[in-house]
Amino acid sequence: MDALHTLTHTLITKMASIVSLTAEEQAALQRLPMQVQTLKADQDIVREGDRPSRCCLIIEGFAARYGVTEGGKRQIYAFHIAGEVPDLQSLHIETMDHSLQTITPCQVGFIQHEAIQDLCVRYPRLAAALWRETLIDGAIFRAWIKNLGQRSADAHMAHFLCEIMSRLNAIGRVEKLSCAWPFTQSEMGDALGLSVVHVNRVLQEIRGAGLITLTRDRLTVLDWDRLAALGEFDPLYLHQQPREAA
Amino acid sequence: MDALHTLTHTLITKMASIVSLTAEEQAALQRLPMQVQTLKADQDIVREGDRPSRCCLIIEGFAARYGVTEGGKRQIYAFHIAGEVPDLQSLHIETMDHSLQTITPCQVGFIQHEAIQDLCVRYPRLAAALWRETLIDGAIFRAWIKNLGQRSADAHMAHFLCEIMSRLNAIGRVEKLSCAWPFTQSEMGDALGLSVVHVNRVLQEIRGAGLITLTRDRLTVLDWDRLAALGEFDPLYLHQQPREAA
DNA sequence: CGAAATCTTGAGTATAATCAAAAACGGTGG
DNA sequence: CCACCGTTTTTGATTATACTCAAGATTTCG
Repeated sequence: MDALHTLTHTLITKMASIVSLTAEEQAALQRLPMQVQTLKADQDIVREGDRPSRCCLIIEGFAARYGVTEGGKRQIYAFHIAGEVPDLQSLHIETMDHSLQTITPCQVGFIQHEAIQDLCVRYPRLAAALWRETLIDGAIFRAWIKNLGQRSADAHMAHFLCEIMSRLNAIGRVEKLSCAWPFTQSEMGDALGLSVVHVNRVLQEIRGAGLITLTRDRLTVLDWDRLAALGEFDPLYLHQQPREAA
Repeated sequence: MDALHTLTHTLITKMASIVSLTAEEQAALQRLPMQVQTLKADQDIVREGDRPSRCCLIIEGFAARYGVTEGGKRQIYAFHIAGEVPDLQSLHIETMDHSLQTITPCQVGFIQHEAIQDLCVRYPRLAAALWRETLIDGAIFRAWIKNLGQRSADAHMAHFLCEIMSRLNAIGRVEKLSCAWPFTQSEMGDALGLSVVHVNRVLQEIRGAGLITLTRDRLTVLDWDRLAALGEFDPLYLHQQPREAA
């Protein structure tokens, strides 16, 4: 009971950051039946073509949504962090048009579609909050499109670094402009549409300019303002609740 | 009354293609108060930073959503056709993080957020259908990300041509693999992240290969299979109702 | 400790951007 | 109907950004 509470807590915190929950709504969320599972890194959770009957809440760890071209090249569409439900869309779109996998070891909770549907009919405010989440997803996609279409590799990278740190900050995972960094350069390349080699060179440039420190598992931003300026990063599109800047 | 019926008809047709409407739901849609307006080409409908109190249904014409970089470069995120509501997201996200403009002269209908909210609470199936629309929006964004990140300019262009024609086909605007084409090469460039010059060269290549005929205002596909193969076009992501292929 | 994955560096290449200017087109007003 | 203007399309030449290939260094993990 206590353990379960800790688990659903991830979701409640998230929802509470969107709408202020009534006691009843919070209780309904807590009652959501969830099957918890621990996954290794680089494991597919759902695949293109699947017709899932449940959604997946990330309790701990990082995940990525991606698609593959006929030539075998992978494009990552989004990274997901604790508290997010990366495949909420499967609630209303039967067939998956892309895949979802873990990036790090993850603890995930699976919730049956029916249970969420029930919740949505009974609590329209929760439905709206979930809908809103998927809309913010869309906003992030648009930001990525702008990065891919119009910005140079270094600006794109700077924007990406800012986005991840902002989102981690929103769930309290940033301390003194420093956060966990789970991505390999190859994964960053697949996300930014750049070759590994170029990712490496761009990162060295940004490091050399004194903007960041980046090791295999930790990112520290040394000069947020200049990094944000380089990436033209305006966090509006994340539509986060007010909280002091990262 | 008759004229109004014709107007809301666009929306009803659209919704009916997603869920089979009961008489009551159809009546509710028909009752939606809508302020109809005719707009010239290249007019902003909503702008980044706005906090709209209504959504915009495209009754006739083409529109585009876009953002602008600090350097003044425009990235188009999506094109919208008759029957679509390009700013549905404003229902749940207060501040616009991008702009919406007409591409051609348009007839649009504005519907107050409240009216849609009411509809959603009263008819959960309609709410789900609208939510689904925004999710398909997201699916199209992902397809664009894949195009931008992983495909060559000619494959990207081929995919784009296929997407537009497929979507027009779904609303019955394609006849013998031929449809209206409202986009300038400059607009295509802003959408595909290519310079106008390169758009021009890529189009000539695709024309030269005998895949399409493209004039200022009409696209005709001469060899759908080869065009789709070039663009690796798989219409799954559009999640359209079954209808014979374009 | 050893194997595999990841990161780094160098050299040559390709794709697409930029710059510049001419040709074609579309709409307007005389 | 035609002349004119602005926009759009087209062509050519040059440049830049990022890719590919290849190989060595380093880190991670079993």
